Amino acid sequence: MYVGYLLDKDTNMYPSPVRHPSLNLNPQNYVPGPPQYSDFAGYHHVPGISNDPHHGQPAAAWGSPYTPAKEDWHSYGTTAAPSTASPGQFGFSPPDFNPIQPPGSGLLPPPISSSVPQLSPNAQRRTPYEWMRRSIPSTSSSGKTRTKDKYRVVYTDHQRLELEKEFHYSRYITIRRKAELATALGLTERQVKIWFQNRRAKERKVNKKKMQQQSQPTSTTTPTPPAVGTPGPIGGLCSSSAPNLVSSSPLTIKEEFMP
DNA sequence: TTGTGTTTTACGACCTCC
DNA sequence: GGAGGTCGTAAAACACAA
Repeated sequence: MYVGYLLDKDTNMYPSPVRHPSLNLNPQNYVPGPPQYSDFAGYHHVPGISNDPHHGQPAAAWGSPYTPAKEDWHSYGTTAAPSTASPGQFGFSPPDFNPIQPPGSGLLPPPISSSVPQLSPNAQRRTPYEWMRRSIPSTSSSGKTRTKDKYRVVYTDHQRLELEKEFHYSRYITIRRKAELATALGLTERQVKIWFQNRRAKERKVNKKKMQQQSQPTSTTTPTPPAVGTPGPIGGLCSSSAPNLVSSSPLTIKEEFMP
């Protein structure tokens, strides 16, 4: 859900001038994959985004509290996940994905013309998250705050794509990954941190909603919510596991990245 | 258009851990 | 004390119905 919409949106999806070469989102990494996840079909945590040894390994290998089990993806698609897929194996395969910039121009701003929305045919379809359809990139990714001339900025699709990918990989970003992402996306580490905080809050909110719906007497054929205590789907992921994560995960990450 | 509701950034208060 | 967590909230950005 969070990525798929972006991927089939338009060919100039990522006009961000801050495209970092290390993100490694070149076409070679977008191998065609089965369209099981209409909304997050192409998630592929790109190992090349950093040298982080944790990336490129199955999340479980480093004890991520949010091991991206296949079940996690149920809410993002219509069918089960590819049973053999690991995070590093998910195809990142937007059919119309095109790298905006040729290799070597990662930090160069795109030509003016690239800001012209070039939506794919699917770009007009309704999605649960309308921000998915935004084609107007933020005026900057310089992190304006309410103390500046503008209250807040709107992150580019690319920035959100990468953040969502990282979030799907792990709900809690490590210090190193935060720095890397901030650099790669042209955000401040503070912005990345706050984005993750807000993202977790959003997830809790969605979970809470689901739980409330679950507790209500079922009237009609309601979709079965994720079982309590299971690593639910993204967006519904933190249901009852959230408290555990809150208490344990940050510590784990800290310790892990402290030499 | 405009009014309204929702989502997305950003912050402050407070808490926990080291 | 600093860093990072949640929680609550403000306000911009956005979608959509009237």
